[in-house]
Amino acid sequence: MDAKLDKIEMEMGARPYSQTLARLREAGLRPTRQRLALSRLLFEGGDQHVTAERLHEQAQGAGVSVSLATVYNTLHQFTDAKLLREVVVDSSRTYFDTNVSDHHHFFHEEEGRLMDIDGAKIEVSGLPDAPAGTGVSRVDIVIRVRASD
Amino acid sequence: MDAKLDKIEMEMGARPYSQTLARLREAGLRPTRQRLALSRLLFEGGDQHVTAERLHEQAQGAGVSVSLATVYNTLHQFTDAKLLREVVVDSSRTYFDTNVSDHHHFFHEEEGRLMDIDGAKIEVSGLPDAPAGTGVSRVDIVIRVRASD
DNA sequence: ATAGTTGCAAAAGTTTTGCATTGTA
DNA sequence: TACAATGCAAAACTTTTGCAACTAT
Repeated sequence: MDAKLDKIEMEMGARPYSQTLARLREAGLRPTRQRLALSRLLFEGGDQHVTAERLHEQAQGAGVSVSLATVYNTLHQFTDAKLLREVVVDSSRTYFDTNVSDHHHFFHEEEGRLMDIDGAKIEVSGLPDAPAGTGVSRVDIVIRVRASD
Repeated sequence: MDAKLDKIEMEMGARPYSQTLARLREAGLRPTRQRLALSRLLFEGGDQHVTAERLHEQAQGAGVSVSLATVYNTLHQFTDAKLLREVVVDSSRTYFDTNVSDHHHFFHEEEGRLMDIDGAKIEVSGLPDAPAGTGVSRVDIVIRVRASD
């Protein structure tokens, strides 16, 4: 079974994958070929904001054969496992963020690009209490920007 | 042509529609039967957050025959005309808000319900400048809440 | 007439699901 | 062998578009 993982490593290229592997193991997700490939694309390239379609393209480009459905399923599994965070900024596309720490976003409406804003730097005052019987699960701030010419 | 509008009024019920009519006129939208009906459903019921599907159901319930596509088109026309504001909180559904003043939202994730928060009451500090070459078009704050039992 | 609008059927996207296949103990 | 997890084709959504029918001048 480690022989099998070595085989997967061979197929994926020479770079170390131990961190990627550990990440999946910790999340209780089997290190399948598809998950390893998507993990590496996601987590070895620094903070990223990807759509399912974009990640699917990246995978194809890297010579990994995965269906778009599997990309969706995998993104949701990673999100459930707290490896990713879903960012809701555009009603037509869902973005997934590899940065899962407390932060907010700039969203360039024309280009569809996201940029992180460190959560520690922002202070919000005057927020009313959550409605009776509910608790706050998260506060999301999105600063929508457009080209200014 | 006013006779025609009278006819539409008759069909829609006895309540006055002059405000609804004026609203459409000002926005440069012809007061068609469908638009009048949707306008009344939207703007005569106080602040509301509707999805296309919900508004479509309301229209059917009120005996007005409109296709879902027309509901979508109308919601977007109203949004372009600043009669409505699109609220992006859920990647699977688009909400439209009849409150177009400066404000933010509570979003009940489990029930899919939105509640307005007066924008004047909230103060955000520490926001970084918009990226070079861009200007802020809007700052959206969404407080996601869930049942706390 | 005719130039411009409107409303909807059909098309296009995006996302989810059902289940054959694969992997594990 | 049995049992569970995986990955994808097909289905189900939501949303947009193209164009026939309608409106106003």
